Amino acid sequence: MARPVSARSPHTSPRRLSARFFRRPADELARALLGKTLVHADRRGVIVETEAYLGPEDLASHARFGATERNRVMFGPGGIAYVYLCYGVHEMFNVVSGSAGQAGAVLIRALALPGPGRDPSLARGPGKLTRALGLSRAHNGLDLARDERLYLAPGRAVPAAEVAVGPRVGIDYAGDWAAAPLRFWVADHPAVSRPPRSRRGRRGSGAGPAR
DNA sequence: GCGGGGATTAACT
DNA sequence: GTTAATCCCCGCG
Repeated sequence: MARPVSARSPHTSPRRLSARFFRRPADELARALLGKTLVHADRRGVIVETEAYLGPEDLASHARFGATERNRVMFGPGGIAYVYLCYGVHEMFNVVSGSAGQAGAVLIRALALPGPGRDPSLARGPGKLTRALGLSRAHNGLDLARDERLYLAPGRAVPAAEVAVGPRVGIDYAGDWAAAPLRFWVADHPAVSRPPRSRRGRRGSGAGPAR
């Protein structure tokens, strides 16, 4: 049965992001996902750091190989989960961007977990947040606009002044693409990933964590 | 088939 | 700063 409809317009507060939200290029989607809530069953966290991975032209993107068994969901419509294993150890969670035929995805790199006194390090880093939310390759290919357990919910809007931009992490092999400004994060947020021992490093004029 | 290496992390020296 | 852990993708022959 239908749940009770709120007294106000049911359209002012959608429970989840719908398919059309994801139909934009990866760099735009990476920016737009900041502040949104990633939900898996009873666990959730607010996205505070993302990276955009573009199509075959992006030498850091899995799409650079063309469509393969592993990355094929990147070539499909936006809003699909792309989850893969990295270094044989860590599951990496991505949101596919764009329309079918336009390869791209957004890597979720850090979440702010709810609850006062929650250790911010638990979801700081792409490998750690999948563990915190219980995500794995079993979720690869799920439709985030329709799945009952895994989806994205609207959160607070992040003002443009609070969004920092910089190069992506861990892709030094990618030539000129290594310097592309495709990493986005909430400036000064404690859950944003950074090297374990460089927390004393100077943050050049709020440009963000040194890396 | 084989071999190199990776969108990372934690635990070393 | 350096390195192990640990799996499997991808290119090549």
